[in-house]
Amino acid sequence: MAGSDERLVVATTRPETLLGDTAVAVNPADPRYLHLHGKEIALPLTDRRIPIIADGEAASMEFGSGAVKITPAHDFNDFETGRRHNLPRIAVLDLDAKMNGNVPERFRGLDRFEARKRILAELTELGLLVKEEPHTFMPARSQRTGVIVEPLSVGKQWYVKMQPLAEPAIAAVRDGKITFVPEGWEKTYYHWMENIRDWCISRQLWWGHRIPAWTCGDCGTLSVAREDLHSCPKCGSASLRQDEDVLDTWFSSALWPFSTLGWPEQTPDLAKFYPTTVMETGFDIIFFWVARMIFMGLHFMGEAPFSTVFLHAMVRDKTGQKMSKTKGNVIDPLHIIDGVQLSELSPEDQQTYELLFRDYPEGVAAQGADALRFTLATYAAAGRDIKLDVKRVEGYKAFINKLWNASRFALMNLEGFDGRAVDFASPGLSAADKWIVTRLHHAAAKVEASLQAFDISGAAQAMYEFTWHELCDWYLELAKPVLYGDLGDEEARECSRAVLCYVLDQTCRLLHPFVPFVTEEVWSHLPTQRAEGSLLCTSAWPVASEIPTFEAEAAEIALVAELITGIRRVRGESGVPASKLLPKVLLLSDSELVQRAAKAGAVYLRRMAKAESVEVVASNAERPSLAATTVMPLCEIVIPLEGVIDFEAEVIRLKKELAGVEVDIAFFVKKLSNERFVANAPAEVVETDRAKLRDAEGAKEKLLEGLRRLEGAV
RNA sequence: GGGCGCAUAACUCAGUGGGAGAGUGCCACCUUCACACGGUGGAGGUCGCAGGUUCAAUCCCUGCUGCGCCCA
Repeated sequence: MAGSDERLVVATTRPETLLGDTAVAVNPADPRYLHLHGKEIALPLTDRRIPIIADGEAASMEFGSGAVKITPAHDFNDFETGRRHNLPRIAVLDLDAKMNGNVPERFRGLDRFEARKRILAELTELGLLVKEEPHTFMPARSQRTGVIVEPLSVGKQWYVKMQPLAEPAIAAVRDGKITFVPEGWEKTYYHWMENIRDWCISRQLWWGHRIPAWTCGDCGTLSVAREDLHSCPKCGSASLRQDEDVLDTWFSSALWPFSTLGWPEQTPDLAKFYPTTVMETGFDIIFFWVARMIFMGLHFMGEAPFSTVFLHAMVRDKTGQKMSKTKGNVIDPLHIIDGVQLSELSPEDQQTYELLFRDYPEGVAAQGADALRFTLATYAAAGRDIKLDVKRVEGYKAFINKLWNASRFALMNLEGFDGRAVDFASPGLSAADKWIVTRLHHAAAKVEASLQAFDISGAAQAMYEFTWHELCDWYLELAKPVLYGDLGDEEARECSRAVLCYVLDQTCRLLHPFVPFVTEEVWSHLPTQRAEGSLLCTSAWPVASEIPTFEAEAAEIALVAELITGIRRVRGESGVPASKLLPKVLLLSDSELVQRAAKAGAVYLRRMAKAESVEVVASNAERPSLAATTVMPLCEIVIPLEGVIDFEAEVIRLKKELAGVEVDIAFFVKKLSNERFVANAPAEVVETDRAKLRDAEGAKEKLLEGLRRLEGAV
């Protein structure tokens, strides 16, 4: 202390900045230092005296000694503290990070780290060093060189005053003129806009749009102008020097929505394309770009540049870091598309690729552009992080392959087809034809609704489901008997060919945004009637409402599919060889739909369930004693054993099915015996559960009956 | 230090206030004339932990734990 022997202890990680200290701060509530407020202290190694200030933000009572040195010229927090207390800023470092002329002679010109050693040595000599201890902290480092960055006052910088610009920009989102998808990002936007600081637009780069400010070499006047200045507006001198700084990249980027359209000229493009509708980008640049486009657009155009901000998910590296060219952790999409051997990669890239390729010690096979694109489309709904997994790309590669092979099959069967449009009123259309068209309608509707809601993933998944599990798994199989001439006449065959062509055409269109290459190729071979040289990518997008539905026939085929699956399950679990033909299958049911389905589906059941004949009998009809049984919602499937089914396996299977039904019964009994549930839940929920309980109980009876007969017969 | 988000099947991820889903992987069978990058059938989750709201919670609320991102 000046004029006494009392000493004040402070801690620092940068001793060399001591020479630029202009105060020591203590917490105003700290009882240890109450008596020092406003006093001065001698700064060691200099002849300066600096004040002791009370500042609750700068000094924490719990941290260190409770006293902290303040270096406003070389620390961001200290800079603020200095402003609060009107402290002088003494810069002690020059642009080479060497000690400058503001420090005692003997330190001048020393590198900052050399100065640090010398200062510690001198403090030790003077007996002023209390102790040294390790302390972990994260100094700012240059992204490119890794050098520790020192905060410096480098001179004049230009700022944009943000408050007047931010307010309308906040209002535009608050009032719903701009919507964020997903909505949650609005919070991020508000948080930044509401705590906005003035925007430093000066950048010390070698290229860019130079700040339009000129200093007069004669009178020293600083002038800012729209047009380049050639003489000083004040004294007329031609000795002008333009500011060397250039504008922040984001400054020009913020003007992009209108500057690209000819602004400030009132061009036809500007009139037509400003504002636009959707801005799609990554959530990492909400501040940098999106927010700035919004306030610039509002300011210069008087209107927000877009109405929706769609923020997509982002692929990260294995440590969760954003990929960037500077960091060198970017995964090259071509390495997934064309494949890559691990040995081709540098050690650094092998690190980056570790997560991506963890299941591939050697490298990855070519996945194809369509597979990668489809994967990214399905990966995450929106706005989340993606840890890309090649296993998943492989899954979608199989899908592309499936689509390709299904298309080959279709094209083979469309040879000689005249390309006529489907006549949806034709009596030649089969139930299966009508079913797939109906399913196509629903798929298209799902795609439509998903894309409307910016649910890219939902749209892609809907098409995956339709293409593989409806078109390939069922329709192509159902169409075979007709295409091969085993079912129906020539007219029916032509109808099915028209439907096949139509459905594949529509499927290609709907998949095209996600699978551009393969669909374009397939589509080019489709025998549809169209203009010479037309491309799928410029063809009309399907409209769901223009695809007709046939719900009655669709229900029939849906039931046929359920019956086939039911019979297959029994076969599979009862050890019936896949090649074995079941002589007869009984369907016990009083449902008229079952009657129709059995009739329409006889050929399908034979072909796809390997059931020679299918007969519908009354639900209470006499059953063969040796039979396998399974219970479906509308009917009971009974398969006479007669040496075709493994008896013991069937008993085990029946017991398993029974156990499942009993779990169901217990669940609903418990739920329905809760009076408060019955009293408070919506009536339709209660009724649905009652119906489910009745069904389960009915199924249990039938299964028990089957089991009794089976066991009684032996 | 401030803010935001995520925890669901072995892995990567969807999803909803009313009995848990997909892909991959796994098991069994099938080389059937589009496809073995295939077909058929199957197994596998107390939806991070602890409270609360509700007739009912994986879903809503609070706390905790773990992980991540952004800003300073």
